[in-house]
Amino acid sequence: MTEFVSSRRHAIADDLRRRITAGHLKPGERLSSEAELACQYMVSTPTLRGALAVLEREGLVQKIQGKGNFVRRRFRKITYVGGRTSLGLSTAADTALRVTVRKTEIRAHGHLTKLLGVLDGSPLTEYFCLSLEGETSHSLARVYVPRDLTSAAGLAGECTFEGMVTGPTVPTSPPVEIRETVCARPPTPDEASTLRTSSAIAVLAITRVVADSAGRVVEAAHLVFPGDRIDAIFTTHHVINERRVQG
Amino acid sequence: MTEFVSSRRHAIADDLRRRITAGHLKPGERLSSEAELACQYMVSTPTLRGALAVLEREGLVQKIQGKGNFVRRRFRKITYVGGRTSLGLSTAADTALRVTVRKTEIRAHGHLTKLLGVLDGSPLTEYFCLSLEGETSHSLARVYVPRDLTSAAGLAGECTFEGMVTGPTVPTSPPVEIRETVCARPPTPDEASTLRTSSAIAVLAITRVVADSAGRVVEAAHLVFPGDRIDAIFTTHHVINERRVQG
DNA sequence: CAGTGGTCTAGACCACGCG
DNA sequence: GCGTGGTCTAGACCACTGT
Repeated sequence: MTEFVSSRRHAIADDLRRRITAGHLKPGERLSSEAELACQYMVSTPTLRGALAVLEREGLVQKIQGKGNFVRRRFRKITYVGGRTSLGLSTAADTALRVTVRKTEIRAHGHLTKLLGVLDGSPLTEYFCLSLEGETSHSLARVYVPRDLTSAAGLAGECTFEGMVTGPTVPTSPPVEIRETVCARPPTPDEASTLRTSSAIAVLAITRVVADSAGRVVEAAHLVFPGDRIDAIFTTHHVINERRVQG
Repeated sequence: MTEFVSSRRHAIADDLRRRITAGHLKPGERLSSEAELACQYMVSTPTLRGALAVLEREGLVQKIQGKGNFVRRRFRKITYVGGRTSLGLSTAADTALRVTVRKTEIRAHGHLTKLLGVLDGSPLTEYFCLSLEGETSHSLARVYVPRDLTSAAGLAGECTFEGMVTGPTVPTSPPVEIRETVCARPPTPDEASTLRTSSAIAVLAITRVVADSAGRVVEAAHLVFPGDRIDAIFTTHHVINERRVQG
């Protein structure tokens, strides 16, 4: 199954990819200017830009306007661990992780009412969490908690991001069921700029709904990660006689 | 946060997107030719193609060479249910689902040895499952089972795709732990052509490792889905006193 | 200011699908 | 053969980044 590369841009992309993965071009290094590269490969600039677009989608190259094209530094380092009420993140090296948390009081509307199972307009607390690792993006989380549960759980004043990242969000009423829906899609323009990622790179979006023993939804969260940096891990344990095989 | 659309291609993409989602352009319908559209919007053809590329990444438009651009028919219909040894798929309407299963005897190499915890070169059975729904892609699965377990589980002769889709793969030794790693990435050229999807659309890739009570890996699987059609759902149940909070 | 990428133009030729 | 999209060219102008 040898690869016949018909188009020039793929041929160029393959060549540059080889140079990057082989280490001839090191992480963080700047590539020659597009005009230079186009000259080297004897193609027009649009063609060369097509090649770079391929590598950009793969997360190998990062374009910075006015500066140049760079070999992307970190690659595939974030791990999201499913089945937890915390943010569930663990980075290889937690150095230089800047996290911003913004707490807002809002009212349920649209999708949120269905997710949380509350009435339209009922009060919610929104935690908007953005974490950046150095220059590049890391994660974006929007967590919604019904207002009554917020105070009941004593969460109001202590939403430090350390708590969001490492600890459980609702410690008093233990969650029973966590349902996480995962999809891959292009980022919205907002998400692309907030995460400082290219709109060409897909994001991994996770919608997490946490219910307590009474079946009440105690938390709904929209989590967005740059697709080229995230791995989400879900572990399911089965007991010997399992009874839940609902189709 | 009103959206100011600076580039023409995004303005055109937004306009076409509105027409599609509003129903003025119906699913399956063919758009005007690129030359015509370029004329209507008073832009050059490359610019218009840029707009179509945006919609293609979003899965709204499908380009077919020599025929035209079409509004994509189905959208977001497949659901992958995690935590099962079956393929875990459930489609809204299971009509016209064509599945191809190819069984091959191979030997462990590369990543597979680590995933399965076997020695390099040890015999494996590979099940290559491709399912298509009508014209569009559905899913691609590569399932690897150690040879000795294959015969032990009595799987060899009965790998019908119905069994793969609906039933458990290894019924005799009940699996204890299923670990699923999810990531979003652009498809490989192979995957794009096999799934008949555009290489511009990201895929949702799931690597599933199933271990039995003895900790032996009884199955490893690479699952690939077109990102614009799949939702993966993972449900985690917690008992009242949980003890696993490892960082 | 010079250099860079971001966007766009107005063509060209080729490969595919269909009649 | 004809219309379609796929690819490519050789420029142009603008916006951003640094000095």
